[in-house]
Amino acid sequence: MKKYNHKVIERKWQKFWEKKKLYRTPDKVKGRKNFYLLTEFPYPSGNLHVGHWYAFAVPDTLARTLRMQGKNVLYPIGFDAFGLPAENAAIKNKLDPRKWTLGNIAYMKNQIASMGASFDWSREVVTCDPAYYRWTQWLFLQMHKEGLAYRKETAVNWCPSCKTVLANEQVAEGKCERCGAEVTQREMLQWNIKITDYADRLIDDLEPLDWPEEIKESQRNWIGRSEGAEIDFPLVFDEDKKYKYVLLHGYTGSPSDVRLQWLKRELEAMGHEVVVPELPNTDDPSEAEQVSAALRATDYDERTILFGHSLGGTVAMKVVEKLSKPIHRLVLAGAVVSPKFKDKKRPFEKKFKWNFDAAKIKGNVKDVTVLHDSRDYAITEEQRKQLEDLLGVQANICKSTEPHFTGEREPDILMWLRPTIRVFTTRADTLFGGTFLVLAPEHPLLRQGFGGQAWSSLVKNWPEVEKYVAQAAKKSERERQESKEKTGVELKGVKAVNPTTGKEIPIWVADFAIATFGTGALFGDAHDERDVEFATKYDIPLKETIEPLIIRTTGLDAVRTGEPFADRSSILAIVKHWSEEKYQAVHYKPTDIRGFVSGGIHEGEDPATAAKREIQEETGYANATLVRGLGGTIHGKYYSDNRLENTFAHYKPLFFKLEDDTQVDIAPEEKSRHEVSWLSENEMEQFINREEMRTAWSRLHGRPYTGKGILHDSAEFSGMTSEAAIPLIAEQFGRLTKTYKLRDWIVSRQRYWGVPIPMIHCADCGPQAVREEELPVELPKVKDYLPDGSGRSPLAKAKRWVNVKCPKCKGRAERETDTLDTFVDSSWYFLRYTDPKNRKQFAENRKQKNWMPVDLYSGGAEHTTMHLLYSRFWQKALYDMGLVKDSEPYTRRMNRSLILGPDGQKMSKSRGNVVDPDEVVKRLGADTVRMYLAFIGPYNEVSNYPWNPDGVAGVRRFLERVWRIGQQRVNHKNDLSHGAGSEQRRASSEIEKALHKTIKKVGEDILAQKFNTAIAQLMIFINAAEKSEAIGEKEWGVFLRILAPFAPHISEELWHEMGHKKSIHLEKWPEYDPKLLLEESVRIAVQVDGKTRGEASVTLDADKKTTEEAARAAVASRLLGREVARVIIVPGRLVNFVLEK
RNA sequence: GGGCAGGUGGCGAAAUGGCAGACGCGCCAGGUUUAGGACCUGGUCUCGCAAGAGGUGUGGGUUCGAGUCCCACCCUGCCCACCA
Repeated sequence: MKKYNHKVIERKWQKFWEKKKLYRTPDKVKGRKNFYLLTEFPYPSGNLHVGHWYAFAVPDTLARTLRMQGKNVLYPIGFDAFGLPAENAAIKNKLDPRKWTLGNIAYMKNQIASMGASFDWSREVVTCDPAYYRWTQWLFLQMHKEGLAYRKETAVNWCPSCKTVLANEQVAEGKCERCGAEVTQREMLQWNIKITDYADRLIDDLEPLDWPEEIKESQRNWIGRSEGAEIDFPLVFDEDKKYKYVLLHGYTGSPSDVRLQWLKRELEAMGHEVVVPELPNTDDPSEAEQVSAALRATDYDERTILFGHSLGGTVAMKVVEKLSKPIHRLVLAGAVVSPKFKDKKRPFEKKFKWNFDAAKIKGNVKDVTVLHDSRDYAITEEQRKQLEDLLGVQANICKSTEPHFTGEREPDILMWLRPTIRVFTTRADTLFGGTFLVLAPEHPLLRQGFGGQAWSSLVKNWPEVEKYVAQAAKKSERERQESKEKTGVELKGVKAVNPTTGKEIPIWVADFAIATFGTGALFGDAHDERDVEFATKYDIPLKETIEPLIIRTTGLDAVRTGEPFADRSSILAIVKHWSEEKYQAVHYKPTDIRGFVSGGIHEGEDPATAAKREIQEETGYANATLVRGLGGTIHGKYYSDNRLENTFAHYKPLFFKLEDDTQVDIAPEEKSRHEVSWLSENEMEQFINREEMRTAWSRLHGRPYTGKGILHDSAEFSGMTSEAAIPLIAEQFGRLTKTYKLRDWIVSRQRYWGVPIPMIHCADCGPQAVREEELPVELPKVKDYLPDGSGRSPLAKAKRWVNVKCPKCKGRAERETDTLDTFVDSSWYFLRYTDPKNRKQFAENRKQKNWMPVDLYSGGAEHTTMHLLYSRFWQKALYDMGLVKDSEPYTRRMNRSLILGPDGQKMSKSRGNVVDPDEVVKRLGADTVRMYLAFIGPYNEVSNYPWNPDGVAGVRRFLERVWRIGQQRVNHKNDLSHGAGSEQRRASSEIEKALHKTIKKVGEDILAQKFNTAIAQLMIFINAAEKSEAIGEKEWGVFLRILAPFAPHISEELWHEMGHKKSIHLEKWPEYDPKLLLEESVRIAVQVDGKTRGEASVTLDADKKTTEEAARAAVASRLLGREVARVIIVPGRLVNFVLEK
């Protein structure tokens, strides 16, 4: 008998498949539907580990099955070849990172080939290949064109000793991984991608996707949308400043415009003077007329703040040009500097001169503020830049109510006109209780000052504040998180006004406020733990405005919807032991309430009396004295099992102490319902199982209530629920907004080994895109890969490469030396697989359509947020540009589990528990390793499986048994040809049945990606086959075909030994005969009172009566002398006899 | 602290609300082999000689019947973390 020699077999068939080009995937095959199965492409780290096998070989089983089932399956692979490890290796070993990477790729390709995976290598994609990254650059330029790529000062990790930028993974505990120096934060101009513009769509479009809910949820969490409100708190200074505001309307506008009137009212309410001049011929304006009208309207002096909206902004600038003495401030919103509008032409184009005297304007005004909305339908980004360049300021990007600042209220304008602090809150319902403001140390207002006036002149303790801000800046983010102790400093000499109460409240700077979240400022109140902690430490007054409201929605006492509520005044009494540090725990058994004594207040009774009475009624203790009340009312809605109605209870929480252990007898029904015990504080925490009890307990310990509830002391909103009040308060005192944790995507990397960002910097023209016909901008060769200490990437060393002509003015310019984050490379690779060789486009639309969107994307859980989110964003941006046809790239996404070392720990070289797949493959074969990985547990669960060396051997054993059956068959056939009879071997009906059951289960399980149970079924079949006399020719062929996707080599070998000439992998998936799955008789379980007490055998078509008879016989002794109350019959499954109680 | 996932033999696990532990590993006993990290047969949740009884993190509930559904709690893992 031939031995199962996996080495020979596997090499032989891998060559055969290669020669026959078995896995070339055509774009279309007649009669076959396309299926795009994607697995994340690997980083070419050097060699393959078990994780790669798990990622590639297991889905390969699915790919093969789908092909046999008639699908045209694209299962591609490539390499995510740019990245830090290559650069590190290059620096360490003085190698060319390109050579290092390409060498690794070549080596790993051989290793992957040893899996026998059905990858179509003709579609291989390598991200460091100029033919690929040319299109990465091209796509980046499209983003830039759309205004989605922009430069911004962004903090990076900086090692002062290595003089280089560090990636997050190069920073270990705040220190440089290489030299151990303290890492600091340094601001650098970096390219960002505006992923935040897509935040809402990235959340909302998740909804219809067929993804596991937990993956969707973690994306939502990552984006972190908070729906809340922005509230403006006006500032008042000890030295009161009053200004004269001049507001200029725009084209077709007038002084009676609602927003101007609103601005006027708001400013006048603060005591300022406001002038709104009428600019003549509003529908057909001319410069001369309008400017002189504005100049005539009032005097301009150092206390004037001039505001211009749209064309009014143009007029304002011309006005400032003509002034003889400087004014205080100029504020422009959606101002016009050139008549090149986004949407259409305007008639005033020729009636204005579009040149401005920048020097005059700058000389005549201390401070200029430019407001811009990137959604503006008229004003382009180009116009904005022109204005910025002209006035030498950076525009403030706003989200106006209407894109061109034409809403009835434009709070952004107001905020910049008068001193206010804008605060973000998700709890507008607590606004009446806002008793202080907190600014993040990095809050822009602290840097800018207000109205050109430095804070130092407004804030009395400014040096102290500056010191605190400087200290906070020094602390790394990590350090700040470590010290939970809150710190802060008050801004003296300035107060904020709570817009609801008109009360002046203090302003603090504290680093528990995060600059990048919301507006970087918050109001503190009594219903937030952090706020309370801070206020307590610094003696800031607090005011509670929310009374807890707890609604029972589950359980026996859940509120019955649609039924009315009966109001009820009650008490909650926390009772302390007379001598020990223990509290009285009451378990109310009928509804399993664990907490304290509670009960209704009788007519005319005061709460304390009622509580004492209830304590005695429920627990018998007679000598309780009131220590203190525990604050205001706690409301609860629940269903009362006593009174059989919905109850709206208003509890008065009280704290009692027992004087002694005097007890009276209590009514027996009370005793049976209440179980009383004495528990310590810690035990109590665990004992309580109702929110209202927990709330009272928290009050006892001075902990704030942070949930929602019913408002009080909140003017007309008192009595409302939080949910009802939030939108109303937000609208009245601010506006509803959303904010996100997601920040824009910083794509600049100060690295050599990446895609060069195709931009050119010109001192005169600013950043310019490289012309598309000049792509790719190839990575230049450099002598070594160390950074030059300038903070720029090693690319800066390639002087001849860096120095180029400006594409616009042809003057001297320099190339961008940063490279792109590798997440950019991997954000579109799946599109390239559809058209990998295209030299004219990143992927032709027609080719994309063959495959996109991806039918199933399998990958690691570590990419759930970043890669998945970036590539979804990328796809959406391309979709908006009309470059792809789908707004979502992946129809389904699955996260696979993780393979651990044999010791159950994550595999790592330092632990010495790394399993070398090459070694195992050499010893046991690729088929064994593939199958073992598929068998180890469910593939798509977020769990970890330790690699079990004995387990692998077990799978090998299984394949040996398959092999043996195959060999016995060959031998037997030979015997037959020599012998007398040539009778066909026929399978017994038993084995035939087992086979058809196996076809069904294996097919279904593979599609559900339950590879482990599919293999279990194959094993069950082989167990049965070994015991059976014979397995027929046909049946053996069927078995090999359903084994083929798991173990492609051995099944190919055995298939050919049967005499077949074509590959088994081109065969059809066998069909099962449903008739063969039916059993003639079934064994059913027989239960008595729900407990299995026996079993019976009945024919499949047995009627209920026959079934019951058979079952009765099986448990006859147990039914003897008992009355059967009910019989439950589940045909084909069980019979349950329920006995009379 | 928050979010999510999960908790079933010695281990990986299986189980449309219907006979808990399929399949594999390990282990035990026997057989076979010159030998083997090979193979074959049987056994293997717990208590019990047995008949039988109990058993899916803990406690409660719904149900004729719960590993599965509901509630509270405990524990573990992953991700995020002073997010207003």
